[in-house]
Amino acid sequence: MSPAVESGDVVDDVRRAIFEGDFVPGQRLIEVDLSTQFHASRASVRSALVQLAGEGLVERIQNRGARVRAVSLDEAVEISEVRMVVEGLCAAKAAQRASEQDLATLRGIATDMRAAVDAGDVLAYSELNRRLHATVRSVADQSVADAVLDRLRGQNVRHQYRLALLPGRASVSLPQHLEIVEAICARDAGRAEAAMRAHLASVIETLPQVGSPADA
Amino acid sequence: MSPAVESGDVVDDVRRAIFEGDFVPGQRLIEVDLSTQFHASRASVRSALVQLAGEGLVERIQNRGARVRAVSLDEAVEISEVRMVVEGLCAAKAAQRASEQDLATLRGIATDMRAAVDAGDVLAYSELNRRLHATVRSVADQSVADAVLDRLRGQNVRHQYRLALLPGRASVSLPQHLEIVEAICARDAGRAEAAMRAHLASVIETLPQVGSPADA
DNA sequence: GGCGCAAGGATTGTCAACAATTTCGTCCGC
DNA sequence: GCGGACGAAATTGTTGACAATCCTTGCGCC
Repeated sequence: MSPAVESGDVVDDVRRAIFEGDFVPGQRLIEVDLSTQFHASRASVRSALVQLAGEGLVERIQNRGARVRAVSLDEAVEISEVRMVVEGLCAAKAAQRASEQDLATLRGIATDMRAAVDAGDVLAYSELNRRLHATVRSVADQSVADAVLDRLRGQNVRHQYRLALLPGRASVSLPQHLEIVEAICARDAGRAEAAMRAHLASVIETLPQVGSPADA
Repeated sequence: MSPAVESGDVVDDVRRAIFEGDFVPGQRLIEVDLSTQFHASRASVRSALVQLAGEGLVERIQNRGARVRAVSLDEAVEISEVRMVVEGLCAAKAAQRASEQDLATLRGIATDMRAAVDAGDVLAYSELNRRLHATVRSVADQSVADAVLDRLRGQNVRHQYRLALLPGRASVSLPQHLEIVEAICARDAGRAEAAMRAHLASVIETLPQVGSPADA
């Protein structure tokens, strides 16, 4: 028999289950069910649900239990608007703080992005997109902004995911990504922030096209 | 004897105690002590601590308990930088969405601010400052940005508070506040965002002068 | 047939006791 | 006098049971 699992793992398990779609928005999360599913005590599950509610991933109502929170399209737009300004801040800081090594990494991602678009490899481009944003945040070295972005990304991971699959999306965002890299390499903070904001503004404009994740 | 207190109240009680300085940064928060102090069960306290850890107000270490989190000056600066861009977003949205009624409220606050500075009433000015920022956020009607700002404000409430007491601070920030109101009343989103950012940039510059709250 | 209503099941909230871990003081050997 | 091992106290983590609440189902009544 496996020993008792400490609560920290349960949070990760449930969070991953939500991310991977094992738990769909609106689905009830019943404490005893989760405790058997993840081999944890009910107290651990309970603590995990409180924590996930704080992250905005689940919704808890007094005496009625928890369910996976569904984010509406309107809310996804608001989330992306906040992301826009905060990632803009990160881009500006990155332009100020990047080492030569960092710039080389960014240029490498830019090159690979071009290649992925040429090859029509949507999946590779999507991964590079993730890496570019992650690298900018890492270079910016803003722990608070980073934490805020993590929280926000968790909430509309579903919307994000569907966006990358839109046909022709890559050819629109590629020049925006290249401009971000170029601005940072030029160490122009203002231009880097503007480029990042322009890119995410474009993402926001595209969001309604992908529709609400409910009607898949 | 008062009946058992539900956990929701404990969160508020502890949060308020931290805000009001009853619990100082670094202070250990022992579960049984809190449960007697707030007439709650240990489970409620425990749940409250998990929640507050999610809000970034307390720090919890495995098997070592919880303590009030101390935010360094560097972190306070980072928090304010994020606040700068997010409140900038709110100011821009407010400029787009404000009703005539909203504009009247803002102009009223501006008038009162001038009067408070003339009268040298620091406390009244501080309260008006709070009201101005709250009104802008309310008019912007951005629930996500609002939640982010609430979280951030909770973490450096101590730094904020000390700032208002700096002599001569009001005369510096008054024109900035007036410019924010003017820009919103002109329905100029770009100018409103720039004004809000300039104001908070000024706050950030001033932060080091107030020093770390530890050495009071 | 529709509607109020009570009983039952399902689920969450609370509590007290127990186990595990850390911390602190003490004592022994050097 | 000092460092390390031992042990007790303090504190957190976990468990199981019980109480409170909500939802469903079936019944009687209009």
